[in-house]
Order: sequence, then structure tokens, then C-alpha cells
Amino acid sequence: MGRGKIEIKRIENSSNRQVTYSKRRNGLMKKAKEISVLCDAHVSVIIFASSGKMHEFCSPSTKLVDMLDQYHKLSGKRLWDAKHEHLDNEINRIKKENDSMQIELRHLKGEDITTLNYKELMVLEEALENGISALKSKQNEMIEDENQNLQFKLRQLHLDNPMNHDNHVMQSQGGGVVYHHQIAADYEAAAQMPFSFRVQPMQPNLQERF
Amino acid sequence: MGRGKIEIKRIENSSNRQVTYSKRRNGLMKKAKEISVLCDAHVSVIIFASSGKMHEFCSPSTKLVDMLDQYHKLSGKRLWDAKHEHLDNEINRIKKENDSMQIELRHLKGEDITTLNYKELMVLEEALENGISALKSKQNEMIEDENQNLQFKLRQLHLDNPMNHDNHVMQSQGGGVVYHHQIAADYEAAAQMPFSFRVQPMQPNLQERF
DNA sequence: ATCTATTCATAAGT
DNA sequence: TACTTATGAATAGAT
Repeated sequence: MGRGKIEIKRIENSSNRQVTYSKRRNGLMKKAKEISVLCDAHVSVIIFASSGKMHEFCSPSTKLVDMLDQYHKLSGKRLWDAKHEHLDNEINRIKKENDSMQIELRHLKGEDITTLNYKELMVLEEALENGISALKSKQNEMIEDENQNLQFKLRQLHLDNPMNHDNHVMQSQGGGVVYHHQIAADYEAAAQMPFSFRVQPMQPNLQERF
Repeated sequence: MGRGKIEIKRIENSSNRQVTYSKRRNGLMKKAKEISVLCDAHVSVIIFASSGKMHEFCSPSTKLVDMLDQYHKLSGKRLWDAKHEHLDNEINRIKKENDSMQIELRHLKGEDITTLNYKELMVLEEALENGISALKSKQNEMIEDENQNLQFKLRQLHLDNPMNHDNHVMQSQGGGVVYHHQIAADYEAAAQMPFSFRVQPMQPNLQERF
């Protein structure tokens, strides 16, 4: 195509080569654009002249990165460097960990357990019982702390108001002592606790340990 | 170039589009190869049909990765960095999810609960109780299934050996009936079950439902 | 796929 | 570098 046929081999004359390069480069880009429009194709063309100058075409509404992602998947070739691959592996690893934790969590919460066999149920039972017993100890501990706390405050109250002798401090009205409000707040907090938390702090024999 | 001029816009007829795609794709690749030879250029063409099928050309003695490295340098566009950043974010996101699940798991198993306040302990208590109750229902269900299974086998045994009248089949020796072994195996399996599984199947009044 | 009438791309000339 | 134009290549539509 041109005034004469040419052989497809490196053009030795440098300025001819340069001219041909720019003409054909334009042609290539035009063709790339055309096929992308005509045929709904995603096209990426990247071209470097021997001089090092770069030109590129990428079909509209397509990102090169996405195309390269696809390329990576379909060709199986490693485009990404080691770091990249490492990150990919890391993500996969963590996602798997995530999934298995998710499943374990659901099981502990009693979801999706219909598929478990009895051995798995045994393991689950043990885990739950450990959890419950740890929870109970913690609750006991908190109750005792709370007891001591209340006892301390009551003792303070008695020291500040030596006239006040009865154990039912909370029922006494007025008196204008700030501790009343503080303690009342503590009792309100205690009232919101689950039953097992409340039992002991609400006992009237709080003072017995003195 | 063809029997008639065409407008450069998406070809609506799907089979025409497909044909044009493959013709023009070949043309594009040929042009790419030619310019790379004629002008000593480095060319990469990657093209995806709308079907998702991929074709590529890369000039000989050139690696795509190297070209993309160059692309990265010359265009200033962040190809890999953006990708890396994205992956990094993804990893962080998943890791956070992971951590919180891990913590929740540990709490359900009764670990690291010393730092929890009473409100959190309440939530935990509820979750554990839900878990336990779901587990118990599942166990009951399995027990009933097992009961029915054992009852069925015992009934079979009685039908096959009408002479055998007593309820304590397992204690009878000899007899040369294979069912003995089968049922013995079932009982062994049951013996490995956690206590709550065993209670009913081990009761001597298995036959009462007949 | 293959054919072929047309249009297009472009080599060489200016 | 840009324009011109003769020529060969690419390809649209038909088979």
C-alpha cells in the first residue's frame, strides 16, 4: 500500500523509519479505536518508539489496570511482582481465616449447627461450657468487688454521719449528703444488671463481713 | 475498505459484529507486528472481545512486564501503586474484621473477659445462653433419632429371633446373630457421647414405646 | 471459509 | 513536517 510494495523488515534509513513509524502508529491507534467501537471490544495498545517515546490507546470506559487484572487472570502469567503476589496470597489467607472464624462464631451462637455431627457438637458443648463457667467466675468477681465498694461507701456514710445507725441507709430521706446520690446511682446501675449479677449486691446482709 | 463504507459505531447485528471482530483483530495484530519489525518499536496489544475472550500481541524480545514498568515511569500513572494501595486497604479492612471476630470468639470461649464491663458481659451471657439452648435442642433431636434407630434395630432382632423375649438383649451371650454385633457397636458409639447424649439411649426402658 | 468490489492506509515523491 | 497520490492492503458484504 503505497507507491511500491515493501518488505516487512527493519527500515534501515532512520528518517524513513521515523516517518513510517509515526504514520503506522496513527494507523494502528485508529484501527484499535475502530474495533473497540465497532465490536464492543476492550483494547489496550502501548507502543514505544526505539527512541523511547511512548504512546498508548485504551478503549473508553476501560481502565488499563482492570484490563491487566483480567490479563493476569486469563493468561495466568505473572505480571505482578513478588510483592503483589504476596499481597494476593495474604488476602486469600486472611479471607480463609475469616471464613472459618465466621463459621465458628455462628456455631457458638447456635446458628447453622444442624449439619454438625455429634463429635463436633461435643467440642462445641465443651467450648460453651468453658465460656459459661469463665463468665460466671467473672461475674462473681465483679459482685464481690461491688460488695466491697458498697461496703466502703456505706462505712464512709456512717463515719460522716455517726447519727445514722440503721442498715437501711438507702431508705432514709434527705440528709443533704452527696454520698446518698452516689450510692443511689450505684444501686440503679446494679438494678440494670442481669439476675446473676444482682443477687448478692441486693442482699440486705452486705455488712456481715465487717 | 469493503463493498461499502461503514459508519464507525457499534455493529448491532451480533454475528456480523463477531465476524468483523475477528477480521479486524487479525488486521490489528498484523499491523502491530509490522510496525514493530519495520520501525524497531516495542508494541503491546491486548484485546478482549465482549465475550471476554482475550488475545494479545507483544513484540518479540519484549516482556510485557518491562513495558508496563516503562509505562509506569513515563506516563506517571500509578498502575501498580494504585493496585498495591488497594490491596493494602483490602488487607487492613479484612484484618480488622478478623481481629474483632477473634476477640468475640475469645470472649465466647471465656478468654480475655476480665476487661469487659457488665453491659458487655450481659451481651456475652445472652449469646452463650442462646448457643447453649440451640445446642441442647440439637442434642435432643439427635437423641430422639438415635432412640428410634435403636428401637428399630431391637424390633428387627425380635422379629428375627422370636425366641428371644427378654428386654436385656445385650446381656444375652452367643446366639450367632450378626445383629448382636451391630447393636453392640451402636452402644459403643453411644458410650462415647457426652453425658447429655447418653442418658436416654442407655435407659433400660427403651422398649416401652412398643 | 472464500471471494471480490470497495474503501483505506500508506510509501514515496514533493 | 505536511501534503499528494499511486498503489497495495484490509475488509464489508455476499456466497
